[in-house]
Amino acid sequence: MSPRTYHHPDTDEIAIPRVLFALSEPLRLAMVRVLAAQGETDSLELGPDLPRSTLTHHTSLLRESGVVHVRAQGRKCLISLRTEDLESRFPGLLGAVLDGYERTTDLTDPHP
Amino acid sequence: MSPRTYHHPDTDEIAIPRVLFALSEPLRLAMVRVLAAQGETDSLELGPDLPRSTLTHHTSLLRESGVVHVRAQGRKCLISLRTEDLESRFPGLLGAVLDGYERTTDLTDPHP
DNA sequence: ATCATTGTGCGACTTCTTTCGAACGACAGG
DNA sequence: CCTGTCGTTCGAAAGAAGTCGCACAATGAT
Repeated sequence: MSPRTYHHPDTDEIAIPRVLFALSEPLRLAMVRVLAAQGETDSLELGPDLPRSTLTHHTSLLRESGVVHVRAQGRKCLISLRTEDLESRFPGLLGAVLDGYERTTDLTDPHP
Repeated sequence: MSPRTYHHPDTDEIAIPRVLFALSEPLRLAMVRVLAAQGETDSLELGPDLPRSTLTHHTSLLRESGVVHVRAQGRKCLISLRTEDLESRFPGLLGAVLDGYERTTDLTDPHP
């Protein structure tokens, strides 16, 4: 009946404080890191060990802050980084965050 | 007797999530913007209309997250950005945040 | 049609954040 | 020494955020 729809802020509505806040949460930053490495990803892959409601909470926050794009695919949920939108609005920001994260943390860590 | 001392994290202890969180607060981001424009600044200038305890709270948080350096000068308090430390640890991050902020917000706004 | 899976919304609980007043100590100046 | 200014600390209060169980709707598979 009603397919799942998601609201995404326009590119020019994306605000720096909200983006920084979204990325300041270790869990969400880890999700973003996976998205940057893998591209569009099944939402379950972003937090296999998390309760569903917790996962939804974080993906929603990332979406509403303009960091990720969400689309429904069957019963699943595909998440992708809004790389170009972020780059055009805040050039270099995402790259700096991810680079800084990479050199500080190791992807092979059990608990990043 | 006991001159005011402040603890600052080592450069290699500065963590991205804490920095992003510190910068995600509009008030603190505005303070950082002033620091970037003016260099070392009297703490009172960073929030002339704020209660002292509120100002201390934000400067402490910025200091503990590694964003600013604080030193006592007489009874006053001089704050400066740890530009080089941040640049060496997270290259381009601070610049990207400030540039993105500048193009999104106007310094002449009464309430940025 | 039935069933299992996925995501969402709701509500509750806990913890963290922010804000700010009041009291205190440190400092500079007269 | 006394006074006024500044910064810090403590505590309280309100608000925001994170976590998660549960019920429900939508979807795909059998």
